[in-house]
Amino acid sequence: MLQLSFIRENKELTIKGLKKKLFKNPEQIIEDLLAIDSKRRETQSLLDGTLAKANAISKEVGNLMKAGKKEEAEAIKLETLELKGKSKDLMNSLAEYETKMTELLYQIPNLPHESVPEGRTPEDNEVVFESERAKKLPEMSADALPQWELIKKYDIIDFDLGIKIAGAGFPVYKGKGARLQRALVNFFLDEASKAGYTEMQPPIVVNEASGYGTGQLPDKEGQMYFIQADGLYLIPTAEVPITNLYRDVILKADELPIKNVGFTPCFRREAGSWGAHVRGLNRLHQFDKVEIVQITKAEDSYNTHKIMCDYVASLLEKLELPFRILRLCGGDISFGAALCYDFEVYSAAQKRWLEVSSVSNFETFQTNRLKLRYKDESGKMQLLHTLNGSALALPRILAALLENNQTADGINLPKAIWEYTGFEKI
RNA sequence: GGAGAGGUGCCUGAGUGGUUAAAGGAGCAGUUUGCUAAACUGUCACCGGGUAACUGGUGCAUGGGUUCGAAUCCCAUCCUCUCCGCCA
Repeated sequence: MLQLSFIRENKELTIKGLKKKLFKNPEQIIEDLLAIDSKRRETQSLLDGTLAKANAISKEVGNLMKAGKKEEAEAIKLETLELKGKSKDLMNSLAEYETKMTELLYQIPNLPHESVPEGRTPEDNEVVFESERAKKLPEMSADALPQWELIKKYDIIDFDLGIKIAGAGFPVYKGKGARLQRALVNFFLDEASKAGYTEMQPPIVVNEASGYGTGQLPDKEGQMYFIQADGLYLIPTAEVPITNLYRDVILKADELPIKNVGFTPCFRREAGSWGAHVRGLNRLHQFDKVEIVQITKAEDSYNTHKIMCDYVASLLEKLELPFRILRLCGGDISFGAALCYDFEVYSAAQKRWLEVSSVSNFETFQTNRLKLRYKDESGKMQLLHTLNGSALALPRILAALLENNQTADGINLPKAIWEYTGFEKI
């Protein structure tokens, strides 16, 4: 969430940013917030004074008791009665103000970076890069099959079996399909290691505090699977556990930047977002993803964002997939991100661009909730910046590989993963 | 799941109702020094007030309670460890 002190000092800037993010009526919420904030601070001062008095009396009582002056002690005990009542009232209203402020702060999204374009829908996103392969898109013959036909033809993924044992959106990968998926995961992890990321295998369930830490809660409550009996959420992305490893942590400057990579299955209820156009691998309730996460000093984060984007691009080049990079507009960018670049690969038979990665800079939005900080050179506590990106999400990569590389006698896999698959063709 | 022990700052760790988050260590900063080391000094976090020096408050797993006063006593919850049971 945004820092209260920032909002206090940059009211107009905040409102302007919220407008870009299409936040409804930002003036109102900021006014409310600041009004409560000033009441809160006033109350805090009153409470502090009252408690200071009470503390002084307690001390005095202690001294008198020690000195054996019981009557005098009893006499001043009475003075505390009024103070007690007063401080209790003040504490209650203080708690009330704090609850209200937190509620409001949780509703406010991150402010967009200045480079984020104005816009409302995905059409307003800005194409900032097209790969060489994207500039001359592959032409498929008229009988080219979309991924959902190819997986049947080669019997590598079975949706009906998944429906039988779990439900729609939980596919079963079979044979070469399973092997290809595992190969891609290993390929992505190895590449990340080479790029200096430390591999992490986190739990794939998290507690409520972690959900709040990275911003899935309370914003996206209904999108996560929830295990009632234990109060745990199935993770929608490895970002959640891996970033939360650093909740309530004060890092040392020489530990930065933190670079972690993790492979996990990801679970998304996708409540309300299923439509007729969503077929096969395009949208699933469970899918595999390799995620890279970085934690940097504030002044480094935008450079890091670029480096992470270049890294993701390098993966797509190695997989020989045509791709483009979009800078998401204010209306399309996610709640917590200040800047987000989406990577889309072209899936030639569907003739569609499929999102396979988002690389985002959250600035201090997550670290403020996480209380993830470091001490700078002058000894001051500073919030760090968090970034993450998919590198990569598996199903749509699979879809594009299948579609783009289909031939009359099989699907030719890119050279980069042969050593991982053990076969060159499906 | 059963029984027991425990949860204090970056770490170790004292503290069973009365100034204080003891004391030691690490790290960092400053002083001293030709350099390094050593020594000395400072240094927990959060919320307020103040231009600032400084200052008030809060925090001993979490939430309540008792008391003039709680790390300390009471209740509930969470977590960790040991043994037993179960188990990949």
